[in-house]
Amino acid sequence: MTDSVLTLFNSLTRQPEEFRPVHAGEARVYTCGPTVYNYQHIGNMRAFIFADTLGRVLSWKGYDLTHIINITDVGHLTSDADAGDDKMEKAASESGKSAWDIAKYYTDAYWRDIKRLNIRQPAKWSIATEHVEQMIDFAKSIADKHCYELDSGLYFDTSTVPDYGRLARAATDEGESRIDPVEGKRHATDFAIWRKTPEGETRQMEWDSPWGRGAPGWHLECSVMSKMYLGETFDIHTGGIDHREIHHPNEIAQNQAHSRSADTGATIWMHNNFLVDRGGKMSKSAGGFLTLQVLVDKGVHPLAYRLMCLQAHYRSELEFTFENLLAALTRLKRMVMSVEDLQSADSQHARTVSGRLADISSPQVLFQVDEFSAAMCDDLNSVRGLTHLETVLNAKGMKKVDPFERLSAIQFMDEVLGLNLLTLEREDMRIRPIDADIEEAEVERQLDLRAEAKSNKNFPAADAIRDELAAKGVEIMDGDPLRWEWRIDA
RNA sequence: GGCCCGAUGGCGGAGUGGUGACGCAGCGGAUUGCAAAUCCGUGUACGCCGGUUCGAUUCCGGCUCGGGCCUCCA
Repeated sequence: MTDSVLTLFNSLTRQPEEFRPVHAGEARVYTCGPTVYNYQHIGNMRAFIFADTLGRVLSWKGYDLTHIINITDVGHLTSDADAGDDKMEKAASESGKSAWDIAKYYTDAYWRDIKRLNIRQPAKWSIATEHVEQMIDFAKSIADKHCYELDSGLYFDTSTVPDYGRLARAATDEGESRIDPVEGKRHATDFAIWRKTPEGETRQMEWDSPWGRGAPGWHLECSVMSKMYLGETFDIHTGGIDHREIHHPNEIAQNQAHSRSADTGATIWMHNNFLVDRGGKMSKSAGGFLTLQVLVDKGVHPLAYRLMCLQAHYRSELEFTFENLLAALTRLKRMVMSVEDLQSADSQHARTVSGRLADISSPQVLFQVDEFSAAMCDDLNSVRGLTHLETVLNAKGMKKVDPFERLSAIQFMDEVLGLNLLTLEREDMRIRPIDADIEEAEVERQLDLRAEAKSNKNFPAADAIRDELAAKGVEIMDGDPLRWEWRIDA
């Protein structure tokens, strides 16, 4: 098959660019991770599904992947430009728990969601509070030439690096700001490297530094940890599109100061677009957001959400509605059923599906795999990729092809999509609302009674049972291997 | 106020200078005691006004509407 060239959209140039690793055969990727003062919402999770897809494509293309995702457990502020409460401290004081406990609790919740979405583990989860010493060292190395001290902390002078804001394309020192600037800042775009704990206060998370007791500025951690684990210049830095405007330009400025060059730190900067609903983007700080757990409680399998994300390009906004989530669930269910059909058709051969292309000889299957590869290599176009997967799964012309070959191709493609198509079962796709008002065992018992009535041709009795179950939200499906399903009220 | 992005059928969402993917829903058929589920088949769309072009949904300009960033945010 043709080996498609991997092309990725670089936010720096706003152009698709061929991926050329800094170190031959390797791919080093840094992803801006979660802030753990609250649950991650499903919009946050979209970013990690995107980063995971990127990582999977890189591995799949044969690169030795080193993926780092950070956990921000310090340094995020609740308000004001560069002063005010830290979100961790605020969450702690509101809950009565320690800031450290809060961070652990929400980190664990995040990791649970990561697992449920079949997001692969990175090489390392780098935790901000475990790297404060290195952050101070980094700050020291750039303080003389690029920073100045104010009462509230150490600030980075953005005029000291070349081309500040190139990534954002919108760096403005002028313009009307909606907030009051920090007193004494030289430029509106200057940002805190180190935030001093205000006189007379004590924080749970604070450290000594040459600039007084306090905490690192948020931007510092990513520069420090990415360099520490991936090197001065690495391949790809990912994050949400909001980071393109502030966080990443600041990170780049720090990197340039540190490396004393115009090098931004990463060759390619990639940004996923937002998950939105009718009102606009989901926002953690604005409150009222959906978590993966809410979807699971409704009864929807988490991988349906993954598929929903894969059905849109990562650079497009994606509209969230339950209708669309359910559409993805139905699509996933049908894919799983098709795979099960293929598996039972192939069972007589008892061969282990390898996912290796060497096991595929059918030109039409190879053609679809080729097209799939081309789509994924075209800036991770999973939307088109899915159509080729589905062709192998369902197309009429595929009927004559050896099921083993089709399954091998499906596994090959699923390595990248991460939908677990070969291991999921029809039963996993059953809707399981947490608030169902009838026990599953009771449903099964009623179904047995109904089956008996049906065999006696007592259709009125059978229909009565069906109506009773329907009233409790249970839909009977005689022709489905599952026999019945919960209905969902979205 | 400054900067940026988007507008595709009922919903979501790819893509393209010239036969308008795909998924879900809908509709028709098969199946079923009847349904549902499943399988097969299938109709419908490129915001508005100009321009460039043999030809624009695709390129350019204007307009309208929607969204994002400028403060933490995936």
